Amino acid sequence: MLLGTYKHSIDDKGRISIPSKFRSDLGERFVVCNGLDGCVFLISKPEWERLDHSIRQLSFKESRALTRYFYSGASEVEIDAQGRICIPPVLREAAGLKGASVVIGAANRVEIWNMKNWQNYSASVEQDDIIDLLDKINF
Amino acid sequence: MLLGTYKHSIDDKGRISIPSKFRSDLGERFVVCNGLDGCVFLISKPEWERLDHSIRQLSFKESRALTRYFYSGASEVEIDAQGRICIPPVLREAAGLKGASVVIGAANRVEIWNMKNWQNYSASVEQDDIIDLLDKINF
DNA sequence: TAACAAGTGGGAAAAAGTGGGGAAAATTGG
DNA sequence: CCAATTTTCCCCACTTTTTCCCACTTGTTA
Repeated sequence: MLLGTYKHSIDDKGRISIPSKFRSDLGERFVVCNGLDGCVFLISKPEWERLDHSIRQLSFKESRALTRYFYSGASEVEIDAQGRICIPPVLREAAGLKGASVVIGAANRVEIWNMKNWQNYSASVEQDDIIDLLDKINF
Repeated sequence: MLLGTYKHSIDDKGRISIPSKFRSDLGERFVVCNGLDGCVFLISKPEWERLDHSIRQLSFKESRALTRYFYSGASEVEIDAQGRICIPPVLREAAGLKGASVVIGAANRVEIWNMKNWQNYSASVEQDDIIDLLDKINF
């Protein structure tokens, strides 16, 4: 399971280290694509195939937007000898990735955030909403 | 059942001893994650899986915030030969864990508090609220 | 008071993360 | 189609963090 928060940095060449704890789950090669709320997703091959399969269940009408959103930004990447990947320029721009970044595990995917964006997002999530959700699942 | 309060300290490397009484309940490996009210949770594997399962029942819309909150703040840890675990830097920062700390058993989880925070929290809980709740459960 | 268990501190080796140079590949412009 | 520029990739070197030991202290038990 993908867990944890790691503060890493993206260098001028667009490279970022993948936390070593994530490497076994993600595999040697995996997919990087547009995420939600201004982040980038890293998805393992099996998980990507699952997503792909689900999208194909939709009608052409429904799937068009989703297809364009996910596939256009997606790219298969490989971890280099130093444990880093290179995020394609388009995705970097889309998520404002530059310098200080945060890499988080989110169960079935990894998310990369610009540090500032992550802080804003985290701060915007109300503790009360979290408690309500925990209530709902009967923690 | 997890019971009791223990005053332990977190050293400069972020390590803290797990009270020996908790070790059998928590197991060799367990999960440390963001808690509520400014503490850190320690949750046994079975208990974590229960939580994970519940979260997965939620819709994508609902689960997003909770997923990010719990999974991003979580980490699977292992007790070392000295009976200690290492709390990931992000969690330490989030809960202000440094130096004097309190480890408490709370039924299905263990909580680690910064000593000062725990004292403040304890002091802020109204006796009347406790009584109302006991009333409700017909103690 | 010896023996044991629990908790704490610190050194050293290993692993993880970061930065940068230079070769190879791709892109661009004439 | 070729040359110049840019980008990507591969490798090396350095720094920081983590992990694994070992040793000491404290408190409890026999």
